[in-house]
Amino acid sequence: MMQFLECRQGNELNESLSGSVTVTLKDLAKELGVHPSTVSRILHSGTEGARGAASVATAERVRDLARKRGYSPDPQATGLRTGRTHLLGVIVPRLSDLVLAIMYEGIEEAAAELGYSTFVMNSRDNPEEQRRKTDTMLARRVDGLIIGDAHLNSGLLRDLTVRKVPFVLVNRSVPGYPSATCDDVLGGQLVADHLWSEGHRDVAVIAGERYASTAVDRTAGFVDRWRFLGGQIPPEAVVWSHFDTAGGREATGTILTNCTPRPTALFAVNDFAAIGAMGALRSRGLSVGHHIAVVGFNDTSLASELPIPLSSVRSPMLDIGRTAVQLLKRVLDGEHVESVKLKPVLCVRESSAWTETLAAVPGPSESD
Amino acid sequence: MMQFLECRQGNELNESLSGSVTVTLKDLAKELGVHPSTVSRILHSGTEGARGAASVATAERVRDLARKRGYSPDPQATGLRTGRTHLLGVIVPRLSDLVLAIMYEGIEEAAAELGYSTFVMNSRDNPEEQRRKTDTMLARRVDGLIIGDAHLNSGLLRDLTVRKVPFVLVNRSVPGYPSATCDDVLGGQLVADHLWSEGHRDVAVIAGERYASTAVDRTAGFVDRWRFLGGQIPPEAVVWSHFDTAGGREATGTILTNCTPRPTALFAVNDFAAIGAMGALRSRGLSVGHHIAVVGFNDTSLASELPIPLSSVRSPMLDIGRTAVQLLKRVLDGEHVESVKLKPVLCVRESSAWTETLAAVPGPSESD
DNA sequence: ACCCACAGCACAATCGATTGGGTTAACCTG
DNA sequence: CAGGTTAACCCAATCGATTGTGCTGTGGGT
Repeated sequence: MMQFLECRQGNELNESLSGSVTVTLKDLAKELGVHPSTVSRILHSGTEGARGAASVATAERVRDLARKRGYSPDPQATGLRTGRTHLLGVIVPRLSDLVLAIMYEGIEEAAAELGYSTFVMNSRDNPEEQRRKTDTMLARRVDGLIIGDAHLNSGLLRDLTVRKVPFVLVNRSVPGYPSATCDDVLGGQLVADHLWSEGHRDVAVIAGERYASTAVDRTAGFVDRWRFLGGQIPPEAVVWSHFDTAGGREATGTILTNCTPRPTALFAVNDFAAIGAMGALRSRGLSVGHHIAVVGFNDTSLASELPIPLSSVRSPMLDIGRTAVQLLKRVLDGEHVESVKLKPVLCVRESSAWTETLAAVPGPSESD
Repeated sequence: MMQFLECRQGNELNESLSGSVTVTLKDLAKELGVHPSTVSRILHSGTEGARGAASVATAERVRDLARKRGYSPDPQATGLRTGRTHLLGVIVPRLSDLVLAIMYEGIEEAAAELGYSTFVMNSRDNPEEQRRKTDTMLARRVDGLIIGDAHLNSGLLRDLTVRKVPFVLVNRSVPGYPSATCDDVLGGQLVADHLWSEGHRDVAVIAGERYASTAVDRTAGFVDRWRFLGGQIPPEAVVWSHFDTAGGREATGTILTNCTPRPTALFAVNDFAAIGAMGALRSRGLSVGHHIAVVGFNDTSLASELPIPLSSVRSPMLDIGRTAVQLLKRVLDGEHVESVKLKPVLCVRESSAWTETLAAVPGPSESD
């Protein structure tokens, strides 16, 4: 009877106060009449048994009370003692870039599954900010970094290596460092094969930023494959640009001015640049999918939803993010890891299909 | 001479080891022959003076060495002692939603300026996940929460209040809780005024999710204003939907089926739904901007870049994020705060301008 | 000359969890 | 039954920073 009453009291306390009062190891220990270290050991060893630390009965009592009181260990304290924070830092050019946002979703998911939490910061692809944000994350004592904005010629990665900071790259690769990326060279090849087989012979590339491996590799994959197929690409048909719509618009203008004969197909290494290109073409009276083909890259959710659906190379962005976390985990465990390149798939739509309209591939959802 | 040599040594050590060896307060204290507590007090009181804690000379020596050694306090230790982590939790439906991604950029910036770091998690608008993610953040001992996915009828907010968790809402509001949002009612009114003055009399609304204040308020603002202007909106002309392109497509189908006479204008409470609507209209042979006007909401970067540029209500997403942080800061300081509604602006483009084409308003940039 | 105030520090407890090393008593073994 | 083993715990140091309190010497006031 008394037991029952006590039990109810305990529950009510729990209901009304949980969260506002944080319960510590010591609290549990005191209530059970054991030492905090005992509680710690019990709560630590997996459920499998008290492994010499405590009797089964005690372990049971401890675990029950911990559950009832809603105990959750203080990460600050744990981190202080163990030296590991279970925090990962993620640096991206900008989260408002759909591509990185989705990779980050994958990162966050996979990290949570491993018991890690993640910080994200935007570097805007600015080297100074990259350093600053990196320092901020290290000041937070993250266990490791996932870098999504690596520049091909940056000294930052070397510095991090010297400082023995565990990190992996995601999205963009840099030779000599572990990364999880799309197989961008293959992606470029897929586009070359597609356009060649559609009968195009005069093409141009909106190549993106020179410092990004995504841009360089996709362009190289395309150009090399094109030449392998017997095609020609004059220097003026490869235009480096920004990744956004404005960049695509501008590059398209340059191409239309400099290339003769006018290309019958454009490959933009990024969907947004492709959208900008479509706008530029339209405003010059060229009908995309009729006068000129356009292919983008990443197959972001918009590609399939545009009035003229955009052909695009679909890259497994979510998996790339997840893979990056798994790589980093292994680095943290002291393993040596190799880079991973995930396979892309070409989605052909009206913007580059002369004859037939393929079923639109649906994109992800929004939620405002 | 000796001093010079020692100095050089110190610098070299600093250069080669900084980061890989973490320097603590005790290290600094030992090297200077003072007590750690003294170092702490000096490094704490703003540069203005050692306020009774140490002599100006000592303060100078301490600060110099701290800089030279690259000292940065361990947040785990500080957090443990002070009980405050300088961590903020941010919960959004999904970061791959451009709207939330940009708000989060504002949040991150403003938080960093105040010395806070932020976690983000995606709840996918799923109540169960909302609770889980909230608990995860609290287990991390965040100082406060910024909630971007609040549901109008959710009990979660009440629970958080009971548990005395400091939080503010962003993006969506719920009566009784402090929030930073766009003035969505006003946004809806702007659209009503615009379409009315363009001569439309038969309109329909793609209203979004019932649980989101953004959807409810924008719809209410539009409908109320429309009626105030003398217009009529039959029940079947307001269709609740998902926020994504598929939702917009589906809702458009419903509208075209059920509404007679066929509306000459559609207001979608979200750009993505508007894009879906445009697709649905096009596939039925209706020309947007000619046969039927479409207006979206948020003015995401795509609106201005679409082949038929989309009229949209521009909401100050970055500022909304920044405002949320400032609100939360004040809540953390124990102040009582009121909700803030930021003013939106209507951007009229071809999709709803019968006569003239306005200059396209450029959108933000991408960086892949 | 005496006392007080105050500048300038040092000491030690504390936050919550972890962990290497005891300690006790029961139990087993030869 | 002595000696050893082991199960089941307890103790105390430790991680790095913060903070209330205590101590010492010097200078000024009367």
